[in-house]
Amino acid sequence: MALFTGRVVNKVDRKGRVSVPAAFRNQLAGQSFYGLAVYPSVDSSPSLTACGIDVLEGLGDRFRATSPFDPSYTDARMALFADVQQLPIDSDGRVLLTADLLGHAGITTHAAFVGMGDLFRIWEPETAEAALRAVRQKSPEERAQLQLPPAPGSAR
Amino acid sequence: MALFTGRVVNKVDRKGRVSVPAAFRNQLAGQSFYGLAVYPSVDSSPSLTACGIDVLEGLGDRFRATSPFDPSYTDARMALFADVQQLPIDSDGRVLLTADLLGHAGITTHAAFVGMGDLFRIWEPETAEAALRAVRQKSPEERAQLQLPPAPGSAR
DNA sequence: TAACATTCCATGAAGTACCATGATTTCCCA
DNA sequence: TGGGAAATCATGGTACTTCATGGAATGTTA
Repeated sequence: MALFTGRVVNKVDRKGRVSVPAAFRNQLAGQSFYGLAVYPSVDSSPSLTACGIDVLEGLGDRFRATSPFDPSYTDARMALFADVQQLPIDSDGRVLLTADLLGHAGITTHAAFVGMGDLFRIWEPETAEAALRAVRQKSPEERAQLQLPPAPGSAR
Repeated sequence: MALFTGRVVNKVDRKGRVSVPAAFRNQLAGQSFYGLAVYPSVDSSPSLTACGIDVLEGLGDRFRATSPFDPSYTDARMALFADVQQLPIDSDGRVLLTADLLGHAGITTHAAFVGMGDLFRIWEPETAEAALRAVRQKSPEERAQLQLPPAPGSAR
């Protein structure tokens, strides 16, 4: 199962192509679709969130259990999947980020890939650093809840 | 489950390679990824904290149960995974410490591996000794509160 | 056929695997 | 229990592969 960690900044060429970091590609190998599922995200600042297709497939399974005619789920279906793009990884390990994805995240010449476990994000590098600084500068009390747990089995 | 104990100082060659102590390697054998999960740490003084991939996988599983669209977990995801590097152990039992990891910990020619149970730390040797001295020199009252054993040589 | 998109190839840099050596340590057997 | 053989460990160097990146060539669409 994919586990994305670390941070890598790669160049975006003038066609919008970026190398997906090799470590990330390895995590995606062997899935039903060799590529990224990407959607625009906004928290403190805009970025792109990406994951392997397996994560989306897992979400799809939840809906499969419901009736396709049940109107109470149609909104959720749209909200979840309408903005997700599937970008294939080419033979050189690159993806082509569309103009609106680049625009949303404010990416121009460089893109920062930031691991987040089963997901990762793609940022404009400066924006990524700012967001990371903000997280790191949380109070010790807040951070304590985010720290690595001391040992498996001692879950709180 | 891994249990890292003891202290070992090994040499760092000019490419940044260090032998992981054999005793530590044995603790890591048989995991899904044969290598270290390393991240920069700061307490009294900077060092690197390392553990087996199983610790990260445990964390990843917790997040997998949550929705990738849920914004309430994005900070935690970043804080936990963005600074972690996965360093494979080569066929000779070495890892390659990146320049920024070495820089963060102030490691130049030698690295001290210090067992901490399910984790261990990698220090610049002098810094490690200083940190250990500081811990040992805590007063008996403080030590009792931390549930530490009595300081060596303090028996009467 | 022009504009665009996609695939293919080339290259320097960086990372990884491989091999060799001396020093310990462990093991085994007399 | 002592000593020698074998295995393991830490460490250095070299060769090879992969990675990131640019550009060229091919294919597609209007």
